[in-house]
Amino acid sequence: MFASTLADGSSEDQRPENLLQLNTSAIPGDPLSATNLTNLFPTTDNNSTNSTNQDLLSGLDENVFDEINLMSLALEEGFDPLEVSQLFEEPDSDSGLSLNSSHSPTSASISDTSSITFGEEEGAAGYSSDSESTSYDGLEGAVGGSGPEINKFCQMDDSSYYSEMSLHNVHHNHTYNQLPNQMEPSPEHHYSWSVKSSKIRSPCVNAMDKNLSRDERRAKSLRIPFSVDEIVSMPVEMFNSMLTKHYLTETQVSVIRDIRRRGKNKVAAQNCRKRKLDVILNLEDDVNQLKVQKEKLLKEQAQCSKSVSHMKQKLNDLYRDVFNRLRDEQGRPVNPNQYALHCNSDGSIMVVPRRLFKSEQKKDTQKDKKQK
DNA sequence: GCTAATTGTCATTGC
DNA sequence: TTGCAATGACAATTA
Repeated sequence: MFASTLADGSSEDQRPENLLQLNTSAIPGDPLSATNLTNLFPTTDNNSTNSTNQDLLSGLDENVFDEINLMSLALEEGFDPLEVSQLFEEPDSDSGLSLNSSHSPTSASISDTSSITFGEEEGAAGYSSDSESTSYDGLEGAVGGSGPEINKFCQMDDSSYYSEMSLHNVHHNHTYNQLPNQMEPSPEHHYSWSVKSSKIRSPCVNAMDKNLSRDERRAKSLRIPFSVDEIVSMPVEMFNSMLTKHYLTETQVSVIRDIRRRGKNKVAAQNCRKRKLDVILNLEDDVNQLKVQKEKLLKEQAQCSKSVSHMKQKLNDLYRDVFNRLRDEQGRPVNPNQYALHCNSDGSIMVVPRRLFKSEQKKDTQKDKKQK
């Protein structure tokens, strides 16, 4: 890690500002003094010094390495002295949103290729969502977010590097996902777009960063040495120990907690919506099943009604047939309006006068009522 | 340009 | 009390 970091940093060896800033942010009393740090950065012919430096570093404690990791990250990803100075000089800033670089004494030195300063990073101080996205979108091209791509892929010289940094800082325009080269240069941006525009390779920078989420850009811009995925998905214990073990500024800790909270909530919201959708789908299934069941029951009911009416019809026919055959003692046909067939419990059938039949029926119903 | 769907975020609540 | 998941509400973005 260290060797590769130092090797990557070799392209940065012509940036006196960077070295100066790193020197100023070295931990007081740390074995890695400003001088040592300066020596850490390889020059073009420092293959031999690399190994020496690694030997030197082998005895350092973890915190020092963490500190250096942040710095090496900065080197690796296009070091911005302004931001690193803020990381170490503004421990009280809230959630990394005090990124207004105009407060940094280094901003003037950085922007000496033009009169533009990082102070034009508008909206960076607040903590509303709007100002947040504004500031980080601005940072996207200005700091770590685009650094490695510039270094590794764009191969620009230092002057264009700084111009690019300045341009991106000036040029956040609140048109999300729009590449700077797709924008029409406005009058107030005339200067920035006229400066060395032929050397600017914004698509190279933005193409790499535009796929990053806001939190990823935040983490990158604050040099947080963990991925958003790691921050969100690591267990609580590991997360807490990570916060305590690593040398992190309050800003970084605050942003890390924000990232974790939002990441967790994002997942929770996704799960919640998935569950809600499942519930809706299940309810729709239930509705469909109940509809099918209802249809089935209605068919069954129709079938039953049909068979009942059929049986009634047969019973009437039978009744009529029986009475047609019945004869009284004088051999006369029995009037079905005056007599009725009564079925006893033992299965025997009697011909009963209807008036008696009705009075018995009344008695029976009265008995039933009393019993109830 | 309008609209519906999707997604991220915040605030709140309950465990 | 604190942390966290669940969820409603809202806004921004996307299709």
